[in-house]
Amino acid sequence: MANRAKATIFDIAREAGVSKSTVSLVLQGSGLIRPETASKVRKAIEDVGYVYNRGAANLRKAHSNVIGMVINDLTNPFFAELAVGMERVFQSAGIVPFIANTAENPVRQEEVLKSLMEQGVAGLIVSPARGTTPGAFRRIETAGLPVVFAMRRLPESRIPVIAPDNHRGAYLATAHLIGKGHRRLVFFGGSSDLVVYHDRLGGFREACETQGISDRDALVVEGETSRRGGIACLETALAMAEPPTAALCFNDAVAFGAMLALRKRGLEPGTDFAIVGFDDVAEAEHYMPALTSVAVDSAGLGERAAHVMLKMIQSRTTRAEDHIGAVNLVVRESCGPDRRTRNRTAGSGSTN
Amino acid sequence: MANRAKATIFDIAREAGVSKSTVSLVLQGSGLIRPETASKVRKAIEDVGYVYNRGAANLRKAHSNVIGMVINDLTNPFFAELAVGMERVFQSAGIVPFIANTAENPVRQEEVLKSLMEQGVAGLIVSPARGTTPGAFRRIETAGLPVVFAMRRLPESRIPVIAPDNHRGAYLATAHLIGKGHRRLVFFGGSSDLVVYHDRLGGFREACETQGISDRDALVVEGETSRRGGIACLETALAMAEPPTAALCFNDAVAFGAMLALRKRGLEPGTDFAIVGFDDVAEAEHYMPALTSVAVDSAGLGERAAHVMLKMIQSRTTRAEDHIGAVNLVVRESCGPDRRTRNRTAGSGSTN
DNA sequence: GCTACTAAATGGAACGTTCCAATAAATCAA
DNA sequence: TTGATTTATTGGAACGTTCCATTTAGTAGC
Repeated sequence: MANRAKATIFDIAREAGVSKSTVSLVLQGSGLIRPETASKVRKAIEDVGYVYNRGAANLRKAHSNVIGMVINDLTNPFFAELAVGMERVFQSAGIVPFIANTAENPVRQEEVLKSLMEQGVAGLIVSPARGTTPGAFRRIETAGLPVVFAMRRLPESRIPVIAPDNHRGAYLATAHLIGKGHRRLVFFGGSSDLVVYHDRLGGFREACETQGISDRDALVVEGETSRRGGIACLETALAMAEPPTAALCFNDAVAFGAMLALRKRGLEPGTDFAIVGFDDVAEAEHYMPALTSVAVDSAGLGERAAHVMLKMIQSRTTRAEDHIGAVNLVVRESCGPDRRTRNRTAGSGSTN
Repeated sequence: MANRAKATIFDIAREAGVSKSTVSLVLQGSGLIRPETASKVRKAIEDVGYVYNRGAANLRKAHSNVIGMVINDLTNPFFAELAVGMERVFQSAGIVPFIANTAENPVRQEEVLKSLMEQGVAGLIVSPARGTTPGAFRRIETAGLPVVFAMRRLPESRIPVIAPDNHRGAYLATAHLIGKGHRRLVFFGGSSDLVVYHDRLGGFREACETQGISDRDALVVEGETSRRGGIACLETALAMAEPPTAALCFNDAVAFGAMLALRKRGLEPGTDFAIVGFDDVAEAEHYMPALTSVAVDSAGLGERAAHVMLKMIQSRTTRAEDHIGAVNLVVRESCGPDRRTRNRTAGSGSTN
């Protein structure tokens, strides 16, 4: 019946009339203990209101069964999904992952990583904050702790990465727009401090290049990766002397913003201006019009990252293969009908 | 230069030519150490690649500086906001909170709580999973660990609660609908295993009662608290012999679903059927039509919960006052114009 | 030169567990 | 019976820190 001071295995031992070692073995589920003894001990555990002290145990065991997940933005459902995917895997492996949010702040990230290490985690899955400095993980690497990057990678790092095929996704989406007859395209949102940005922009550019869109017709408008950023991007684009007719957006939030801004100007997304998003968050399907977007299966990537981590821990290595997840373009309504059948002169040689 | 085996304060001591006790004092920022000695030690700490072992320290200190946040559904931005609000406060208090997700699963919750306790957290902020059994927190209570419930409470529990004024929010929203001229109303979504459901439904009923809507005209359709649930609720309601003309939804997700279903039937949310949501998630503002909703400031409630927890830890008590957060109705477009001026006979005595 | 005091640094015990080597009890082979 | 083997249990040392009681060195007062 729960004393003031917390109970230890010694209290259990006294209660059950055995030694502390026996209690320890029971706690670890060892088969060496006689079943009757074990159940006697288990009863005592209940009676004294014992809670296991993992910190003390780790002092000897060196193997800690807790894994840290460091997420750059938990309020973005895209990353929340990632976390949930990982959790699913860890749960069935009997591990409780602790999630920490960095709010896209490298300083905060530093604190969080430090704290997680001090806590003695067995491994770390990280979606690094924007602007993470190259050296941020050096200390962790030299400590020999397994780390996996999810969704994002760092420019020069040797840490394994689990991420979607951003290049290919952007390529597919852009090709789709070009196939619809668009001849002047724009890439909306993001900024170059993010590796993902370069990947997606690269796919956009390659598609333009291989499908005969000149560099001058492959525009780029940087901006915040949020609804607000999308609104701003669209304003900028439409203010151009020769505005584009279609946009590939850095992510769905930007796409929603762009569609909102279109509506505000009396333009209909899809028919007047084509929009493709990236990530395919749950909301995309339910929007009006439903958003065409590149699906990346973030929960699936989370599961994959968790599996890789488990494997690394098990084989006590700090290296693993990168894994680039498949993407696919989910075509909905936000790119409207085929432009070529609708307006034969559109997009080429307009003098306006 | 980081050895294979992890460095301890003894290694630092040897490196710096002092005793382990001196190192310990430096780590704790004690003023007893001569500044030159301290900096010598700090250099050694860098050199050996030391990482503090909080588990070992807690063995003596008993004061752990980590706080657990247990969230029922991280993919719901409403709860993610709550977590982020708490984090903001803890961060400035030099505490790193660990977030764990229960995915609305009481069994998972049990595991998560156990693990957090074993880790030796200083306190717990919990948004309990649906269907949490009354005894789920008994063990934690008897351990004397401070716990705060956020957003949700348990039927008979003595644990302090930080939650929005659900009753009042529902009352305000319902009164708004009645003020618009609606005479046959419905409450959409949720189910009675949730205390919040009773609170919100209670507000709905009280408003109907005090504003002259008979019980027979205050309908209830239970359902999932998701978009899908909202769609189902609307179908059910419109299939009634005498369908309602306005709905208060359990949360915004249900409201979005209901609006979707209206559109699918060729009805316009706002003009043909009024919808009010609850929670006022970010999306509500951007929907078409923009959703009228009860704003509850979940980030603010998170901050409040964190403050209460900090206070409890500081004063080493396990009791605190409940805190009911103010709510306010954000009127947007989903309830349309005033019905009375538009259609004088609506809602009363229609024989259809 | 002595005591009294302050400031700085230190050694040892303790925290709650695990793991190894050792013991005790039970069974078996001869 | 004796010794060997197996099964069940146990004591002690170790893990990396903190904290208390001491020690050591330095300064001041007389």
